[in-house]
Amino acid sequence: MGRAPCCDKANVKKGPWSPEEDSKLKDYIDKHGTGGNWIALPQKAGLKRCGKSCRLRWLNYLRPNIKHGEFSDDEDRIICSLFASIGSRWSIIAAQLPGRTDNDIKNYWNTKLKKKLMGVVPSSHRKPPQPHFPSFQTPSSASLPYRSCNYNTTYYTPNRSFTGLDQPTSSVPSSFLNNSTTTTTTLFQPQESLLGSMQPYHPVKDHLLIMFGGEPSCSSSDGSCNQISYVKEMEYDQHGANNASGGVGRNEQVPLESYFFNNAEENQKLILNGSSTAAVSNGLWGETSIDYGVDQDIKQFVNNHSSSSSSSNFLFDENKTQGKVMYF
DNA sequence: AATGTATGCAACCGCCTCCAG
DNA sequence: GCTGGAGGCGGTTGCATACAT
Repeated sequence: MGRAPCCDKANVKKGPWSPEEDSKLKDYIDKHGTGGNWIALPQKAGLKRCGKSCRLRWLNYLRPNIKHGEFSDDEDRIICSLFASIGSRWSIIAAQLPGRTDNDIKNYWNTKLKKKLMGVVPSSHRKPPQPHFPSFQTPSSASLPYRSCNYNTTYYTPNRSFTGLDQPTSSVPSSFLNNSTTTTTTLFQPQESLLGSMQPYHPVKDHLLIMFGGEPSCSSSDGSCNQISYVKEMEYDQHGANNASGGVGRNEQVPLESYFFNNAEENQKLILNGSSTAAVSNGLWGETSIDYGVDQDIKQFVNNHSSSSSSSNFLFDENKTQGKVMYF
């Protein structure tokens, strides 16, 4: 039994929105709000559109404070870092980028950032995973031909290694913490151990918990951002993280792996539990992927570190029930 | 100038989750 | 506990434009 359509598709206009439609929708919402019922809204607003279409139009285009145009370097970094951490949870990523919508970010990733990353991964990388990723190299040693994700600032501590044993300090990109316009720096909690932490997940109760969300910086397409909340105890010492960064200046190249040094989360995502299999097979890091593109490279990168993992302190809600990401 | 190809973006589709009844 | 409607989300498509030949 299929479910009933959300609207009468025969009497619903599709395709690009006209200025008149935009105006109608905006005027109506300005006066009455969404009323909490998108399905009924188009009729009330005098629009021959599906409620979902109205919602999308409003959230992605008409909503106030929507930012269009070029993504900044900071935004690039945030997107890349979050993608490495949580995958294609665009709404969550959008929540960290004020004014950006999940659709925007998704498009930006698919059309630009992904290609940048592919550019940064030379063909020589497209081979079976190396048994060992080198420690982060100084920028001068990075011979990558492409400055992926606008590596204007560092995401790593020069002395960092993937063992995660040599640096007690944060793996939080210091520049991100310093430069990001978001107010959610606690998002990136120190995850030093994550870099090497690959172990079947088991609950850790006596560690701090953090969940994304609840920030006014929300820009997810639903505009609600109520999926996320923060645990205050995990107050992050930005200054400490900053100092720990060791200072790789802007405009210096950083290897791909450094960009994704937070990727242990994804790593864990793959092994947390049985349901993670779905995530693996859903195409994001598909094992059978023919396209040895950046996803595969990222995946390889993740896999490369699985063997040296020692502990897990990141829990991802793979069921996508609340878009929650939890650190332990 | 005409045609083909690549790119970017808005919008749609369909599945999933939530929640009220 | 079950059911169905609505909202939310990620993947995909289609079109307009830019660029190359």
